[in-house]
Amino acid sequence: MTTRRTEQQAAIRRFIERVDRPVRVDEIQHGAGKRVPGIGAATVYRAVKAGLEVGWLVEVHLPGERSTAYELAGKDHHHHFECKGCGKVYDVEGCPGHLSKLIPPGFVMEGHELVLYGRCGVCA
Amino acid sequence: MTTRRTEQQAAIRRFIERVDRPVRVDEIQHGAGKRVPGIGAATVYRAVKAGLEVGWLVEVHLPGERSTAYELAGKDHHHHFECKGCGKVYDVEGCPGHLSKLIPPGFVMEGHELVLYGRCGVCA
DNA sequence: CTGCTTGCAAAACATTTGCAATCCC
DNA sequence: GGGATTGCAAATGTTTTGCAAGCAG
Repeated sequence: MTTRRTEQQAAIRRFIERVDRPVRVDEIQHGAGKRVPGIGAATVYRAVKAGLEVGWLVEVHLPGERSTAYELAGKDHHHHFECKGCGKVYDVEGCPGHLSKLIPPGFVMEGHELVLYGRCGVCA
Repeated sequence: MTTRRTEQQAAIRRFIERVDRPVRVDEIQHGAGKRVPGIGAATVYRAVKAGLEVGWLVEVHLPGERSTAYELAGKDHHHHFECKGCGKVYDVEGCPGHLSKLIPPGFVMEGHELVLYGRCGVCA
């Protein structure tokens, strides 16, 4: 069940580690493809799926985006800011906190996801 | 450009107004189909698209969900709670607020989306 | 060698669009 | 009647899976 050390897997992981922001599968395929030309989409999908299971990747869902993005797991708790101008997604530190007071009695909160959107410094 | 008053449109709108929670296209098709059997998926997609443009519907994106959900627009500002047990999505009132302090200087915040998740009263 | 990995092609889904028949006004 | 609306089927776009060939261990 151990993942083998292939150049495809290395290129995929390396790319995701370097960009350090949420990326979609086709971005990964392009980015990793610069080192390993001809890398298949299926390979990226499989690598991402494995990464989620092993736990070095987490999913990021962005409003208005049809496809899921992924980024490195294990970072400090943070959220995301999506620029409506250029489409890039930035990590934002900090968290409003005290969210469990929003839910009805009897409910149990296990986590939350927050996406801010607007214009980044360049597009504003 | 005015939308005509057909029984399909009425059934779709009626269903969405009654459930009063985010629903996906296939749910709408089933729900509206009880009143207008044989209603096509394309009709629902077209109705939803028109609803977004006219502004009586808003999109809701849920983490882990493949397809987009929709709910009535014009409600008070609120967020969502997704139960990991039964999969239902509930509206939650209130909002943490003061979120613009989280973003970097120079950025302009236009809005935000927050999804809480955990277990509802029944599944806890 | 053994069997996990890969790329390709086909399959499985979600959503959109073309089109002829139908319904609203 | 004229044009918007509908259901079906075909077209898109995305993610998954089957499979034979290729590599890692």
